[in-house]
Amino acid sequence: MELQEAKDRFIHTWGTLATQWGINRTMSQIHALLLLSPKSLNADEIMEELQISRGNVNMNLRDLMSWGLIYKQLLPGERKEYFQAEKDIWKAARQIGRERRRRELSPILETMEDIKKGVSDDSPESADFLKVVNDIYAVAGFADNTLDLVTKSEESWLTSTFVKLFK
Amino acid sequence: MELQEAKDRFIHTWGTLATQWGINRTMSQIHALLLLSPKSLNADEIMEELQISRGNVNMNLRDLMSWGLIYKQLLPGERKEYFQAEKDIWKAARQIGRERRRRELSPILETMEDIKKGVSDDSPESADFLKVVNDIYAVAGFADNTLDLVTKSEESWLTSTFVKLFK
DNA sequence: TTGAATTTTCAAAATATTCTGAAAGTTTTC
DNA sequence: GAAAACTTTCAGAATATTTTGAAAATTCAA
Repeated sequence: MELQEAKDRFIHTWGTLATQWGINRTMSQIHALLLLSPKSLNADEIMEELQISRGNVNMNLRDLMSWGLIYKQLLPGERKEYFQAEKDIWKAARQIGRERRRRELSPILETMEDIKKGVSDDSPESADFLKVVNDIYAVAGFADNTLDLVTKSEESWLTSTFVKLFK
Repeated sequence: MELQEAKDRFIHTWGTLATQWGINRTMSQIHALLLLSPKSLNADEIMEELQISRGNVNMNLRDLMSWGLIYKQLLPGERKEYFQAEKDIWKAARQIGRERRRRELSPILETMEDIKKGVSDDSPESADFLKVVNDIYAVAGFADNTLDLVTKSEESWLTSTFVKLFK
């Protein structure tokens, strides 16, 4: 297999995997492309490479920046904006963890707290309901703490201490 | 706030949150409904409660079963099938962890292994590419191991030992 | 068996998401 | 300050996903 062929396969597969877990295919493919690119790329190059429109590229680049997975780079003597992926995969993974925590876990915690406030715990039915809400709160809180911990750790610590500790 | 109102809010919110992280709204709502229901429900009751079609109910019930989050119950003297949610939220969460591991992490690990096999590591360009692939493999493997560990632990251990250990 | 009760399937409709491309907006250069 | 270079926006088009509901399949009691 040619290297280019393998890269294309990587980009394509990465996009397909992403859709499986609720992430936009194009966003993943742009991310994969930038991950594999030794130099940073501008919008035109990404359009050309992935055969997609300018609007699509622009939108997904901003999305990727909001996830903290790519950076904008202004090259001296160049008018165009260039983009570069965070190449440290462990760092990128921690970033994804932080964002998912913020986007997925925080809303659950907030909602459960809100709902708890609105229910008076005097009937047995209320108690049953509150038990479910409290349990979900506890599980989400556990996940939140764990993810917080992991995203604050260094790769070296994660791969050595953590894994060994639990072997 | 009436208890019923709070329950409805819970069901509705749970559905909305779910769409935010790539899960079908109706599936989440059925799950929430069953979580809150003291008795198991049949398809007609779910249709009525959530105002959705029979086909939709059937499809999502099967989906929920494939996630191991609900069980089919055959009541003596009843022709209809009844459904019950796993009420132990910690158990349900571990089940979700197991499934996500299988559905999201395993495919990454397999794909990365596959891609590695197809590239000969003799050029510097290949080496760069393989580094990315290997790093992703390592991160996914770490996530896979961690999730495996957590999903095999009991609630009591998770909430006491685990959290304290890392405080 | 038969047929009534129930579940499953699936093509078409409804809805939601993503993508395009041209127009509008912004920045930089001269 | 005009115009060229570039980026952003967004309405409509394309695509993908979800939902419906009626028909087909299955189950079960008699």
